[in-house]
Amino acid sequence: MPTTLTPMIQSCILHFGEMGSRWGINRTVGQMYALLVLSKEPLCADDMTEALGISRSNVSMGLKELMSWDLVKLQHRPGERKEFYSAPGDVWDIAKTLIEQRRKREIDPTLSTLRNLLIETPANPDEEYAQQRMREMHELIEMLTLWTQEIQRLDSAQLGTLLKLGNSIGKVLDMKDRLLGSKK
Amino acid sequence: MPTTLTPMIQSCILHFGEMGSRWGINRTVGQMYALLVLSKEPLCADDMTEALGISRSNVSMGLKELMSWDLVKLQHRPGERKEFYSAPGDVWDIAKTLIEQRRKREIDPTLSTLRNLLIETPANPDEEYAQQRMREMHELIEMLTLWTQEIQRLDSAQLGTLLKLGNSIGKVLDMKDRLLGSKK
DNA sequence: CTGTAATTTCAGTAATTACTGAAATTACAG
DNA sequence: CTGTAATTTCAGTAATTACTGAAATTACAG
Repeated sequence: MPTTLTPMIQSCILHFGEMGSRWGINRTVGQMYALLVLSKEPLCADDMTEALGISRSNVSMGLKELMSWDLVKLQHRPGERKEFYSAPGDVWDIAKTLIEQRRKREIDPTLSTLRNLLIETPANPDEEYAQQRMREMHELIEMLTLWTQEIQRLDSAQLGTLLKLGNSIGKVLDMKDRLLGSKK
Repeated sequence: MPTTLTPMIQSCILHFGEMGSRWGINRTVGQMYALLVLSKEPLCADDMTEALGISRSNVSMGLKELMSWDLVKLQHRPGERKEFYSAPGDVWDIAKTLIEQRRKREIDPTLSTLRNLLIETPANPDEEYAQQRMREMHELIEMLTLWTQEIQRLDSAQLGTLLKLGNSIGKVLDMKDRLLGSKK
């Protein structure tokens, strides 16, 4: 945990800060997380304050947010009040958590909203058409979600095997197509 | 294109506006797109101004943004200056465009940033560790991207077949595992 | 239980982003 | 080519979000 970050680490942190701000996450939270991911040792709030040049209270709020996303682990050291934070050691675990949390916060409410609107009886042709669109969206989202859930089941070792396999995923899909040939 | 939207359509538009604002998209752009998706007929800018109760200039900027994402089609009517806009008729096309665009805007720059940082020679153990993390991230992101690209190749009919198939995707993955048995 | 080192909260402010209305530009019917 | 109906641009302002520093709270070493 260097007082001043090296340019290399700095650039990476800045990039993820920038990226974070394009998502719902604000810049400093993105930076904080990048910092944690890139650090071998757990960091305390003051380390982050110093490394990123932001206020202590901002770090506290950011940490709270990261905790609510379940993206950081909290560690205590015996005989010290201070709390230390770290990111999971496996990037695939991080990604799985991110996917999972976004599903909970964005996909699930959307599906539920759509379902509620689909129950209603259309009052006119416009509503009928709109409902049809909603039905298609609902179906698609549900399917894609299901898909990612399957992938999330894999552990990083299995994922690694698939990676080595390269893009023959296409072949597997083809194979599946052949299995379902009759349908086509 | 009703002057006043029905409650059902209204709720859906509001929901997607809200969701949009959690992503990079601002609320009104999200609403505009929901409105377009739910309308059978193409709409002109004034229709949207009226339906959403926002200023004409705001609609113009939103439309510009949606065009830059390649999410809307522009239509002219013979003998009229006015321009009409519509969303693709197939929700899977919409999703594919979204995925594609996000990849271009977020994933590709991230991969390139990571690659650049990975070229550098680590100056100390901290950098060495950080680079290792970056390498893992790069690998993971690249793989997931590849995966989604494979899926994007499918047309909506093929996707439909998979949908009917339910979650036996797991089975296919298992099957693949067996095919690669030796690796394990 | 007490003192203190740490964290959290929160009101105030800074920074950013969204939106509007007026002016400028564009596109085309005639 | 001209007039006008449309779109776009843009400076100004409103609304939102991010951040800070001081005060309050919490947790624990002693």
